[in-house]
Amino acid sequence: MLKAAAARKIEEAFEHAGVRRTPQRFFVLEHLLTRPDHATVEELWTALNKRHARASRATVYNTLHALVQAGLIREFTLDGKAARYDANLEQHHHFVCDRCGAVEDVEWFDVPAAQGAGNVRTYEVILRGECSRCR
Amino acid sequence: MLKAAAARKIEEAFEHAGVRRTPQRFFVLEHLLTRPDHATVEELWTALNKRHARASRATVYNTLHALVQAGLIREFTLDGKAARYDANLEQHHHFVCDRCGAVEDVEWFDVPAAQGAGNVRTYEVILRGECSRCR
DNA sequence: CTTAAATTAGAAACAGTTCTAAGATGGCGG
DNA sequence: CCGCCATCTTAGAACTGTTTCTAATTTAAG
Repeated sequence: MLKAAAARKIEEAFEHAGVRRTPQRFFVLEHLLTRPDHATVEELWTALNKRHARASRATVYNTLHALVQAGLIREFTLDGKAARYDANLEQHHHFVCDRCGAVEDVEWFDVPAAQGAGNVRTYEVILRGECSRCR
Repeated sequence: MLKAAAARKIEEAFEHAGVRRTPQRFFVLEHLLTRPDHATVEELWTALNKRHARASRATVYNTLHALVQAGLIREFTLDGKAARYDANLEQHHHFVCDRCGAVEDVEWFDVPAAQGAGNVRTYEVILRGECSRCR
């Protein structure tokens, strides 16, 4: 996809969701859409400051909350303490690296055994091992 | 199982693991063994204080670390921030209640699709829905 | 232009966990 | 049964990392 086209998509997403478009918000959403690394606030803030020197943490939090409310991204927590954000809205599982803690998406597959167990609304498989980079 | 017999089991576990037996440690392990509620430190501390008025949080932490090291319990974190402790050492999955946050064990079942995906060492299914109590 | 809404820096709140120094105690050897 | 001493417990302060708040300033968009 051309870069300009991707940018257009992001703008449309903002417009459609009724969220005001600011450079900071654009950057955050773009980062989440182009990198599947499930960034934490800390990571996004650091990345943002490489371009936008002097961004406030509060802005990152505000932006993420706005994007979650608009349904453009999802928040989740895994093991640790810091919330992580995911722009992949498709159903999927997660792979967590034992060594570096990186989180990768794993394409969805059904787990028939999971459905049977009572009042299950959703489920997810957490896979653990060493990621390709750490090996 | 008779209560006395259960108590004997716990004492044997301490002895075998070379962990000194104290009333606080006994209580914590007993609590984890008899209730499958995956208590947090906060919960254990509250429960402990109902009997042992004036127990220190540090003791709960020390005890849990000692029990983990001895291999008598396992630590894990789910969503939130606080660590949870589990005396069920068998492999199993977890069911989390959307409403009250309770965590229940779910008997193990294999997920063949999970094994295939790369360098997976372990995996676990997290099921979500409403627990029987909340319905 | 106007104005409601967003951004900023930094302080403050918050939760979970660890640390400290003083006092208590389990379990062994005698 | 007794005393010793390494180990454990205690209370509360301190620490760590995450998130929210504040009040002043800037900015997007009609």
